[in-house]
This record gives sequence, C-alpha cells and structure tokens, in this order.
Amino acid sequence: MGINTVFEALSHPVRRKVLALLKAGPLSAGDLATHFDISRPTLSVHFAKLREADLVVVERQGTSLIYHLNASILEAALASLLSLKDDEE
Amino acid sequence: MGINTVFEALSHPVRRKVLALLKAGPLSAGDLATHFDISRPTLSVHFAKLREADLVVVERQGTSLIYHLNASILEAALASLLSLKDDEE
DNA sequence: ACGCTAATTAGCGAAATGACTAATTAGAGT
DNA sequence: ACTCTAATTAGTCATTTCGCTAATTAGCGT
Repeated sequence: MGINTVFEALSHPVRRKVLALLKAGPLSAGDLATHFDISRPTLSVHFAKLREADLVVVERQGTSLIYHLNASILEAALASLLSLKDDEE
Repeated sequence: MGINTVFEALSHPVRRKVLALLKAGPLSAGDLATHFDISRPTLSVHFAKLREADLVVVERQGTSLIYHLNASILEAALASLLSLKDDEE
C-alpha cells in the first residue's frame, strides 16, 4: 500500500509493459504472457506486484484471470511525480 | 541511461524526497543531508543513482557539491507515465 | 606541506529482487 | 471423481539493494 509500493511496481520494465498492454483493454494472464519471453511463474510474480500496488485489478472468468488497468492509481503516481516538478502540491 | 534507470531512481523514497527538496532550489550535499536520518555515505550513494539517471546535475562550489534538479528528465518520466494512461503520442 | 571540512568511494553484511523448475490451487467438462 | 487447462505459490539460487563504518579524494586556508 502507499505511493511507495506504486513506484516500486513501476520500476521494472516488464511491469510497465504489462500496464501498457492493459491500456488498450483488459487481458487474461495467458494473453499477456504471449507478449513476453519470461516464464509464466515469473510473470505471475510481476502481476502480484502490480496487484499489490493496486495498479491492476483482477476478475475471474472461468479458469482465466482477467487483468484490468486501474487508472486511478496511475493518476496518483502521475500527481506525485508532478508535485516534484511544479508548484502545485 | 534510459527511462529504466530513471524509474529505478524514482523507486526509493529517500531519492524522491531529495528531488522534492531540490524543487525549491539547488542545495549542497551537506544541506540535503540535514533533512535525513541516514548516514552521509549512504545518502551519497542515493545521489549517485540520481546522477546516473540524470535527474540531478552537480556543480562544484569550493569544497561543496551543489545539486540541481534536472526538470527535463522528470518530464520524460512524466511523459512515459502519461503514455501508460492516455492515447497521446 | 599540513590540517580541516566536504563529499565520495570501498568493503562488508542482511535483506530484497527476479529468474527458474516443481508443486499446488481453481474451475470446466466429461 | 478424473482430467485438462489456467494460473499462482513454493522453493532455490544468483544478483542487486541499501544500510553501516573505514578509507580516500578534493579544495581551502594557514
């Protein structure tokens, strides 16, 4: 929890790519996996970090888990970064 | 180098606080240190990561090193985050 | 050259990260 | 109940991170 967790989640390229893929719309873990060259378990741990940061939300659909982007948390990170630059708090 | 390095640099609370302090204006390493409870060498390593990411720029002034925020890199990070959210670019 | 202050770099240890394979859980279908 | 597929969790290992203290580098003043 907290903005810390969010920034840590954002610090790995695989996780940022996951978010980029989800930007276009929800995808299952399996569908996401086709875009990466790492093992599914490893990717699953990346998903877990994104969930922990609330950057994604999961919905079960049969045996599949569908991942959705959580834009509001992305906004929070954006706001936090913006606050380092501008004079708005 | 690269946006990767930038996000990694941003992933630690101490380093984000350094940037927040520099937002108000340049500060020496020593002045920055007064705001933290960690040892100076440890803080120095945090500075090094910020330099590596080009998030800060250093200027020597006598025996002091003055750190400046590099807003353009912050903008790059901002843009990268924004691209995860919106449809622009 | 010496000493003083500012800051970094070196070296070390504990803990976290990120990769893998193997094992487990969860749901759907027969 | 059994089996198949989807996905996660457990266990292991190598590497990185981040904290510390000790040692080094850089500049200023005497």
